[in-house]
Amino acid sequence: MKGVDFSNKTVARLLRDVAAAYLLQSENQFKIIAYQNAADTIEHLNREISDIWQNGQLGEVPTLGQSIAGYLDELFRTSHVRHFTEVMGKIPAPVFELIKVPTIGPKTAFKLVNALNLKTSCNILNDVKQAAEKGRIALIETFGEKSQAEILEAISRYQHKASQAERMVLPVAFGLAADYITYLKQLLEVKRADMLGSLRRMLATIGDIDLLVQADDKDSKTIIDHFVKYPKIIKVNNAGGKKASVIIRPNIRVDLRIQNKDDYGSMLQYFTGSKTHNINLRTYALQKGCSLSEYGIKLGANQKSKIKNQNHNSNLKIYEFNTEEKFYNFLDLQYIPPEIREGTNEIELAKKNKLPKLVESTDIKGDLHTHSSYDLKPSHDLGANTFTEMVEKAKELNYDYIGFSEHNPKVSDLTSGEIVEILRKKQIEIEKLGNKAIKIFNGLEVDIQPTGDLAIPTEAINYLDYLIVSIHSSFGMSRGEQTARVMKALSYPKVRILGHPTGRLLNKREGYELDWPVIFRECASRNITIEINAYPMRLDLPDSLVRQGLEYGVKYMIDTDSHGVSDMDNMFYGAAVARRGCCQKSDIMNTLAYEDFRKWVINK
DNA sequence: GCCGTTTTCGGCCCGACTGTTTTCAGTCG
Repeated sequence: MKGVDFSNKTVARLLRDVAAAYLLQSENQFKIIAYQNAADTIEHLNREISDIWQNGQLGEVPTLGQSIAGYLDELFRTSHVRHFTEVMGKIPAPVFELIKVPTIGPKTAFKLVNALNLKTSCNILNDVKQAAEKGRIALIETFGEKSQAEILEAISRYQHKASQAERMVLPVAFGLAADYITYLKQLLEVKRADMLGSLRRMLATIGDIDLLVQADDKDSKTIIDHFVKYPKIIKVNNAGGKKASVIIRPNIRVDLRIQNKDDYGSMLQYFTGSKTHNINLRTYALQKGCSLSEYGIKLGANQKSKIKNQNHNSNLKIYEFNTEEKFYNFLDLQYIPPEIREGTNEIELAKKNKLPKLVESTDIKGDLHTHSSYDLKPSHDLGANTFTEMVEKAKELNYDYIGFSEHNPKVSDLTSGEIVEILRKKQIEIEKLGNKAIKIFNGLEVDIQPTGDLAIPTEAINYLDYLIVSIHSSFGMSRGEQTARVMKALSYPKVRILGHPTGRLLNKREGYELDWPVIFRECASRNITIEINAYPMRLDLPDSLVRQGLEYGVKYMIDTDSHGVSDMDNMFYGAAVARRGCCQKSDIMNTLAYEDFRKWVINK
C-alpha cells in the first residue's frame, strides 16, 4: 500500500467526495446514492477496509460492486484512483473542504465558491466566513440574511469542534441525556422518554445525543416549546412539529423526536440502530415479505409493483408497534437488547431463540478495585474516602462484599522491610473493621514493571487476600515484549485480576498492544479474571475484546477503579461494556454470592 | 453503480425541516 494510511474514515470521505462531484455534474442520482452507500458501509465496518482488501475480500462487502471495488483496489495498490481524480478534477477543490461543514452540502458549497470567486482559495473556511461577515453572501441569489448567518455559525461551530476533536465518553453523554430527560418529564404530556442511537447501545464514546419522547400528537408543540427552553441551550438549530435539534453546553448537539404511543416501538427500534443492524434486519424482513420503517411493518414487500398500486389505493396495511418487543416478535425474532444490535450474528441467534441472557448491573455483588484514603505511601493516587465511608456506599449499592486495592507502596522511596510493615499494618486495620454485613477483602493494585516483575516484595504478598496487576508505565513496548511482561506478572501468587488490560484512555491514549489469544488462554487456564474497568475514561477491556475473550473461556471482573465513593456508581457503565461484549451473569466473577466468591479469591 | 428466491434489466426510501422560492431546493437522518 506504499505506506499510506487509508483508514475507513479517509476512504469513506473520498467516496463521499466523488458522490458530491457526481451530484454537481448531474450524474444519475442512483449512482450518487451507490457511492454514498459504499461510504456509509465502510465507515461502519468493524474491520479496516484495507485489511479486507489485503485478504482479497473486497467483493464480499455489501454495496461494493465491481466498479467501486475495482477503484478501491487501485487506491490501495497505487495510492490514487485515476477515475476519481478525473471526476473530482472538474469541481473546484475548495468545494470538498467546504462540504465537511455540517449543513453545507455540495450545491451550497459550489454556489458559494463560484459566486464569491474562491475557486483557488486555500483558506476556504475563513474566506467564506469573511464574506459572510461583510454581508456578501446574503446578496447571492437564493441566499438571504438567515442563510448567511447560519453559514457563519456552521463554520465557526465546525472549526471549534475540529479543535476539540473528540467524542464524549459514555458516562458523560449518558449523564447529560438523563438530565435532559428529567427536564422533559416535568411536562405531564411526556408519557415516556428514551435515549436513541449509539447512546442507547452504550458505545464507549458518543457524538450527538438523540432522544425520543412519547406523547399524544396534539401535545407535540407544547413539548417542542419546552425542549428548546432547556437552560443549557446555546442554540436552537431547528424546531418543527415533530422534531427539533439544539446545541447545549459544552457544544453538544441534542436531537429530539416525538412519537405517539401507537408507533413508539417502531420509532425506537429504527433510531436505535445500529445502521448495520437495521440493514441486516430489513434484508431478513424482506425475505419474509415485510418492509420495515420507523412507522411500522408493511406486508407484501416482495411484490413491489403491486405495492405501488396498492399504495395508490391506500389499501396497504401497516402494522404499528407500541413496543420493540412486539416489533421483533412480529418478525419471529427474540427481542434483541440494544447493546448487541451491531450487525454481527444477533439476528441469526434471535431467529433460533439463542440470544445470550446478558448480565445486568444489578447482578453485581461486589467491587474489588477501589482506592481508599488509607495511606500506603502509594506509587499513584490515593483515594478520597475512608474504609468506613466506602463500606457504607457498598451497602447502599446492595453489595455483599468490597475489596480495597490501593496502589502499591512506592518501591523507589521505601525498603522492602518498610513495605512489608506498611501492608502488615493495613491488614490489621482491615481486620479491625470486623465482620459486618458487607464482607471485606484486602487487596492491592500492583504495578507491573517493564521487566514483568511486580512492584512489591514477595513477603508482603502474605498480608493480602488478592492482587490486581496493572501496567502504569512504559506503554510503548512492542507487542511481543508487552505480552511477555504481562505473562510474567500473571505468574505471581495471589494474582486474581488483570487490571485495565489495554491501558487505553479514551480520547487521550491508545492502549498498548498485547497478543490477546496468548493472554486469554493463560487467564482462562489459571482462573485469573480480566478486568472490565468501569472508570469513565477507561471502559477497558473494550467490548470487542470482551467478546473475543469469551471464546477462550475467560471470566471477567467488572470493577469501578473508584478513587472516591461517587465513582462507585460507575458500575453500571462497566456492566454496559460487558453486555456489549455479550457476557452473561456466569461470565462475570463478581456476580457470585459471597461464599463462592471467597472460595475463588482465597483458595489459590 | 448496486442488486437479485419475480436475477443481467429495471428499480433503487422518504419524511421533516428551513429558507427563500410563491411551489421548491437543499440537507439531514
